[in-house]
Amino acid sequence: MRNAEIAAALDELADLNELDQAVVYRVVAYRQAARAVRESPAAVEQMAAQGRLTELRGIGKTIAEKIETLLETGEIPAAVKLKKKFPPALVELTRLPGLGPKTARKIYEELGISSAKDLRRAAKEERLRSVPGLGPKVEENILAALAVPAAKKGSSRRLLSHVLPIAEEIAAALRAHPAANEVEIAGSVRRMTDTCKDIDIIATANDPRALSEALATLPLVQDAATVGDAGARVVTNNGIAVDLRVVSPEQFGNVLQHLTGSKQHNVQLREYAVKRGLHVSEYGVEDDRAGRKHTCSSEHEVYDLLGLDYIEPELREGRGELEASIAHRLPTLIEESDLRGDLHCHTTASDGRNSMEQMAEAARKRGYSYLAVTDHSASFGFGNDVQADELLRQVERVRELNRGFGRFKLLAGSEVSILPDGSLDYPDSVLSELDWVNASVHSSFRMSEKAMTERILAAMESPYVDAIGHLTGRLLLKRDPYPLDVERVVEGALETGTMLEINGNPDRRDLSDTHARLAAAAGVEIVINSDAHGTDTLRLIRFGLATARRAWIEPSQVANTLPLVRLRRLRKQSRAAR
DNA sequence: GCCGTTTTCGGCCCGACTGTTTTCAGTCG
Repeated sequence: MRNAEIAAALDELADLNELDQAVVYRVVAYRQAARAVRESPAAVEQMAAQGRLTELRGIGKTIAEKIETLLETGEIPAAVKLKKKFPPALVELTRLPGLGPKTARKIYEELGISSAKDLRRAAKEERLRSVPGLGPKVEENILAALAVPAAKKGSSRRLLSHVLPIAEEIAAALRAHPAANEVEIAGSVRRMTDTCKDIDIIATANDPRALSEALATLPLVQDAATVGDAGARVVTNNGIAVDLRVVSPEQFGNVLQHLTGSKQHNVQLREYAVKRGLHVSEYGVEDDRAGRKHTCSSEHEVYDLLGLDYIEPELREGRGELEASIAHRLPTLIEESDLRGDLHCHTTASDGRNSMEQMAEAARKRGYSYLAVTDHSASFGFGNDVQADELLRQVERVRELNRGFGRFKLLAGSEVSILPDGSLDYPDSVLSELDWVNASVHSSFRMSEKAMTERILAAMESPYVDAIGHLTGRLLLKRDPYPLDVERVVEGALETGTMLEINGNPDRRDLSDTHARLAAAAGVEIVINSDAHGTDTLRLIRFGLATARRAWIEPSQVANTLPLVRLRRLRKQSRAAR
């Protein structure tokens, strides 16, 4: 059973308990356990088999037993029992916006309604208002919620790469406005999550209303819902909601911290503060003993007041950053300037848009000292493959070009496909001629977890494979990762000296942040690559860097922060020769 | 139901908004 399924079962158990009016802390505990399972980089089923479930924060003895029973029998007895008490559709109703468990239960008990169909009819017939505490407005809201088409409810999330440039454009425009003082992006965009729902911007201004109006009149803004002294709420032409909050300079730090989140981080921060007699909110930090509220003009002050080291936004996910901050053990996160090269890109030889020469020139302009050209291998397909003889000619061409370059070097490489049986798409005689080999899965995704894991482990056994590209094959918002035992792959990478790539293509970001953290912490060499298909997409490396930072990764854990000579020494081929 | 630099028992984040209330419960972020 996959982590997502176990997490869903725990969330359902939480919903059922909420309907049953269990103490809220039990419900919260199930939800937290669900989250811990969902975010676990390791396969929870395996952890259960090893009796390691309680290592996950939020899972104690009782929930561990429930998960074990779930894995053995396919069910959690407590959930089975509650499902007899409440019809399954009732749980669905609590997911309607504005309709929580308390209201749903009341409606069920008073009117016997447990389905969306019955609920709609009752609302239309104005029967809901007979339930104590409900009135005509509730009927109206329920009808509105039921009218939202299913397609609109689910994934209103978008890729960071779609949202970030718009957020930055807006922030730049606001900064340039004479009414503006400080302007910062907040929310998930600032934390550089894989996907985002909307854009939050916090500002201080000498004329708040003028700044709000400036946002409302930007060309990329379509609708301005509200515009006032406290800020503005608008929607861009491509449908992204933007929330501007204009606050007083004294509170800028508090509000920025609050609205950067994540929710989980803030909850943990506040719980920690309470133990020290402090109460954190977006308005300030209240001190029980002194009986006064401190406001903070900067985020650093907020963390300072709590006695914490400053926590970078990318780390604020409630994944141990608070404990690390308390212990002064936060990582020094990698930055763009730490990278000396890019080890994954394509040219017109496969499916890229620019020549090798153009890619080299663009890489040089970025300040890199090396770039590996890694076109697709012989059987990639779509006519975009590079046959062995062509690849060997490319190697020669690289050697020629390098004579003309100064310090900068092109590396002759390949993104060689890992075939279903774990073999590689070129013979060793060809691979051994290359300066850099990425091996990636591009076909037969629908294998069992065991087979896929063995396939990749086999590829790592090759002395010519330097790194595995986009390990799990996921495409954000489009395609789930194929089943894979990532912990086993990490072990294999360590055993064979194979590096693992964080692919910066914003549709992939694969390794994910949690997998990358697992791998790097285990000691696997990480490479961060753009997978650029043109000179204009080398910059997508920033999304790979964002994932690396969210994975707590320091420069020393990343192979392409090294000068070329040292990178070469890390390759299996040169290690074997030593 | 979890968890421990005040605790193995007694705590468990903070505030806004809404709709129904006449002082607040439910829901949301």
